[in-house]
Amino acid sequence: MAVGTRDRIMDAALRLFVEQGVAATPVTAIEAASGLSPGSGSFYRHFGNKQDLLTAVVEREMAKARKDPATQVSAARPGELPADVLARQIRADLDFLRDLEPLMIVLMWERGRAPEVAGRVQEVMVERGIELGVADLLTSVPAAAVADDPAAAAGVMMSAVVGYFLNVHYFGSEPAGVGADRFATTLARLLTGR
Amino acid sequence: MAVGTRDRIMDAALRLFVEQGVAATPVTAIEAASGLSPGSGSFYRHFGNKQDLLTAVVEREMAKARKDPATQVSAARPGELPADVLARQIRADLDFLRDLEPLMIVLMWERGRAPEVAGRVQEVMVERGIELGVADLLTSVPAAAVADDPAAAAGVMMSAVVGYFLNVHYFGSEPAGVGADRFATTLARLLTGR
DNA sequence: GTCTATATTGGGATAGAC
DNA sequence: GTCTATCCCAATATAGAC
Repeated sequence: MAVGTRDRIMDAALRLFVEQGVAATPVTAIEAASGLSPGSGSFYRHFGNKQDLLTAVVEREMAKARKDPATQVSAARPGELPADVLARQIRADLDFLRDLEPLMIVLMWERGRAPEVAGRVQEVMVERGIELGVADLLTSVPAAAVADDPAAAAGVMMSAVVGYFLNVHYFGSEPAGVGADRFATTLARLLTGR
Repeated sequence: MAVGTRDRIMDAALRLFVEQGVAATPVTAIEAASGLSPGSGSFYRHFGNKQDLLTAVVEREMAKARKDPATQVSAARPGELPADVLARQIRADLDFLRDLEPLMIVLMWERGRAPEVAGRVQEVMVERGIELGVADLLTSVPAAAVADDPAAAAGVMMSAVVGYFLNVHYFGSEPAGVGADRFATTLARLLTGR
């Protein structure tokens, strides 16, 4: 990884973009963080401009996150409780979000100026949210509130997962000191009515 | 409202900051949007620099949100079900977040460069979350998952509310098409085990 | 493929007339 | 308190030597 200068530039740029935003990160700073001489145009031997770099970084990060086996949910074991299956699901979703974390932060910053790219990420998220979490939720859960309005329960679950993730990122600490495992277990129990 | 030039500058600046971020908003653009001549330094008759303006805007918006009676929860009516009280609580929290929406967006963008200001907003949020939502939750809810780990349940509730709000903001639509009332009702029912 | 050097633009900020 | 005019610097991007 990060063998060539092009990759080093992408690594350094993503880090800087996350820390201070794209607009506030000058090309000179990217050069310096990539081991190039700041102010030299050496950056431009690798990318046409900062926008091209952003596009390339987005492509690379999304490809990485989709391939990562750690964010795939393993199949339910026979006899496993619905609450436990759901808790594993939720932890996998949090892992998936953590994989995409730098990208999400950058795109939330840049959504106004790169709407088509933000749209693609949204598709990946929604696709995953719908296909995995919601499908499991609708089939295996007997709780009254879920049965009455499964779509709303799915919305609550997705909101809670995304909200937990963003709480941790933006405030730098877990909400009410609750770690990922406790969060996943409690949310799963609430959804399954146990 | 917005009688003097100073107020018009703050209104215009907040709008532009939300749309494109602080770093990407030149003072020239703020002048233009405030009815001043762009490029003239007239802005500097009212604020020392852009950072001073940001600070003033944050102060003003936080003072407004704290005073707004629409975001205060009315007392529980006698005989009202815990789930209904909690649902009203959740709707009030969403109103509170919507009141603070522009400020939150700007501060999430700027958190790296204005950490002390972001810290103050966090305090207000946490204070409100703890004092209102969590206190009610702990006292009035008999659900097993809540009784077993009240702090985790409170974390789930806060995460869900914040996540719902941010989903709506960033993706421009309600998660799974679920509106605020349905969301609040479902989350309250899940938490109260009804 | 990186360097030094530089042209050029855009935005931050000030001076002084009105 | 707003204007015109201007200074200054930071950032984008290019040219050409090595």
